[in-house]
Amino acid sequence: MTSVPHPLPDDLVELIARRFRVLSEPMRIKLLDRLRDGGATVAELQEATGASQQNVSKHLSVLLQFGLVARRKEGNFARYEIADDSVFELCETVCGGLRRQLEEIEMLLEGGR
Amino acid sequence: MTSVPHPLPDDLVELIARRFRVLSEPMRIKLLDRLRDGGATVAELQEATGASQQNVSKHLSVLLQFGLVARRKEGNFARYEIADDSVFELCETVCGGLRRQLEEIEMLLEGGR
DNA sequence: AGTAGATACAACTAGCTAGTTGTGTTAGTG
DNA sequence: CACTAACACAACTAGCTAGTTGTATCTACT
Repeated sequence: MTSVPHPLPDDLVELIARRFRVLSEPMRIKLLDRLRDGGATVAELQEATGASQQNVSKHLSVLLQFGLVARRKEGNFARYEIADDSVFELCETVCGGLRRQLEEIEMLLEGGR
Repeated sequence: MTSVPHPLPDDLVELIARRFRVLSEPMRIKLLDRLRDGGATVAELQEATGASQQNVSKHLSVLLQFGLVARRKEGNFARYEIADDSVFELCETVCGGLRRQLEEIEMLLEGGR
């Protein structure tokens, strides 16, 4: 039971918002989703997302900066992997919320039938 | 155990990112944090956040659009309240991640001493 | 040393959006 | 019926950033 202060101090609000901002980009979600299968090089992530090398690299640097992924140099390659498993929990929770909304809409549709 | 498809289809990736985007704004986090104490009018939320009435109203409309809050008209007032409790779980998880990062840094600092 | 491949860095542009200003709209009140 | 209070809507602006283009760095290999 990790309790969070309330009301949230401004600094923490800022931190939380920043964290969410990092996850608010489809490309970064895709990268993290691919990394779920284990570490990958930039080229592999490029393949998985269909984005340009520069773009992949740029997004990875953001994820790295915020500690969501880790970088390991392997010879000429750079292997990226998930560094913070809580991102999956976050995605699960979001999906749960989406699912509930969907069910609500379905309920309304069926109720009107 | 609500499992999420993998790899995530593009549409779902987009939905998830949008959801995170909604939460990526400090003002909206503040509003939700205030609503944790129960429903509130626009004026009360304005008081709690220090923002302008128009700005509060605008952010509330975003939260409403994405189903995170609900609006109830009460005479001349509009009472907003949390409609999706999963936001708190999200914030808790984020805070947990932040806490872990902080501990890591502390470990490093102590290790160097 | 020279070359090729893998990755990172930097500058630029286009699109999005938070906040403001100004103005409706609706509901109570005398 | 004015008048006021509470809220929402619309237009505008400034700042941020995703993606691209161009280039640099770094490593392995011959």
